[in-house]
Amino acid sequence: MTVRVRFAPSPTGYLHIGGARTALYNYLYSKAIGGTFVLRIEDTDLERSKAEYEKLQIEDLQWLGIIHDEGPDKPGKFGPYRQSERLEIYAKYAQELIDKDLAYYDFSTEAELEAMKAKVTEEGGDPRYDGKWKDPKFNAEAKARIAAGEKAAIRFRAPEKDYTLNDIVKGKVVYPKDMVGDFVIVRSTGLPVYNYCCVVDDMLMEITHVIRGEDHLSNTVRQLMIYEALGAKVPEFAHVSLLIGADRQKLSKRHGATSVNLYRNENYLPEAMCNYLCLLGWSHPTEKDIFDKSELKDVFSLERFSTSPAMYDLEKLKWVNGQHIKKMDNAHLITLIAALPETTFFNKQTPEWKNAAVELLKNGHAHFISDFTRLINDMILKENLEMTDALKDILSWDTTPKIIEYISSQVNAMTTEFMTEVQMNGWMEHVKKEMGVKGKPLFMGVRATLTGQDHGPDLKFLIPLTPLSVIKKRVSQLKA
RNA sequence: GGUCCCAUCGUCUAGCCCGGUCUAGGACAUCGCCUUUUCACGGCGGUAACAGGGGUUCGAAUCCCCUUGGGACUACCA
Repeated sequence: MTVRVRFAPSPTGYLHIGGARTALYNYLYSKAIGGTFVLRIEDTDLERSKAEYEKLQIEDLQWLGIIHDEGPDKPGKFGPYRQSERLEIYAKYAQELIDKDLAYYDFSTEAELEAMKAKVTEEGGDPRYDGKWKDPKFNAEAKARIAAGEKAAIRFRAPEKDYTLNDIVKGKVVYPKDMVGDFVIVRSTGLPVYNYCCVVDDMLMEITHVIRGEDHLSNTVRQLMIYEALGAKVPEFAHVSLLIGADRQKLSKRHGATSVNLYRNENYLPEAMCNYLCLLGWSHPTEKDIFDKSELKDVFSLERFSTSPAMYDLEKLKWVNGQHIKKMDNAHLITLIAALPETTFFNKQTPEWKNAAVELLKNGHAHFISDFTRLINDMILKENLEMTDALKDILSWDTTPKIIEYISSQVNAMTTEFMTEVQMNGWMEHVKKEMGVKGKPLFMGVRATLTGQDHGPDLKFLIPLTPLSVIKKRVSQLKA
């Protein structure tokens, strides 16, 4: 039996971080076990679903490298893969359920339902359907009214018995009888509802493993009932714990940057995103924390999910992204940087310059691709100095004016575009030997003179990357 | 309210299923030291957790129960 998994987003917005994680787990599992990964679009909520979001979500999944084998854009033999295009199928099975008296028509109006709910709640019961149409004696009347063209919702007759789920991550979950009342599977508009289409589709698409968020755990009982009514085989379920924000509540828009799109726009590395997301609720058997999806083929399993929710933490994502930058080869890095905005200076430089700059900055300085341009602008191209307290402090040392005087004359005598590492070292030697300055006053004095800052990468590598014209302007400002 | 789920350092987690090797390991963050004739990078080290209470057992982070706390669900949303 081939394993078939699916990711079934609703196109009601951008791809969410939590959705991306779920999709990733499905993808990884399908790859690890040699199965098929299906993308299904759950767009039965016509009001909120938008075709453009479907497109954007697929783009984001692709960006992350979470590639599906079947989906609306990759037809397979289980299509269509968009629920809005499967309406006849749902209608057919709904009719079957009605014929078997496992479901019934409900003509209640919204106001009636509202009143009933209020009444039941007041009496201390659960707000569940307990109305007139539940009684089988109205079946005939209902059929007649439907035949006459009247609209009605279709409600599923919830069996009054316990259900048990053996969830791969949660273990045995028992749903006591009376947990849910009869629920709607088809709206009066004729559109089917999530808990119902989900089951019909998973059955027809021969899904073997449902890996999804824990927020679906309570709903699963409804789905178990429908599987049973349909006489379908129940797939394996793996309910992964939720992603939460700093307030320990389910991660949502109000927690800030929660759509994948934002990270994509900010040039986060997709492999780093996947790496980090994967670790939120799953652990590598050897506790390895930096890896690519391809390395997971042999080790990814459903047994290593943790059961408690995981907090989404930007700090660690930043670190993971930095680690991926560090291990990425320079050529690739250069391509990524070249695609960034405001890189005219960078793109004009020689291959040697680019390589040296990337090599210098990728180790420890850059956590994000955008850091490269930021660092280049701040450390290499910035002409106008900011008189920070740290800089003022260094300028107040009595050795500093001598250093500025010396370097100023050296710099102004030069006519090349860049200076070399050898020249840089020569100046250091001179200041140290001839002027008798060493240690902190030496390094900080020279750094401040040349860069106007009190920190940064190794001078002997940084300065040969800085245009001499920029250095001249900085030095003249200090001299003045 | 009801039902279900969850509970190890601030955070992500290993260990839990198959009790002893756990004076609880790793990672992020944080702090300190070393190195770098400077800051950073790097290296080394520190602070920091089994929610509480009962049981079972010679022995419990690991098994059971209760309490507390948190979360999810409870729609003609998904």
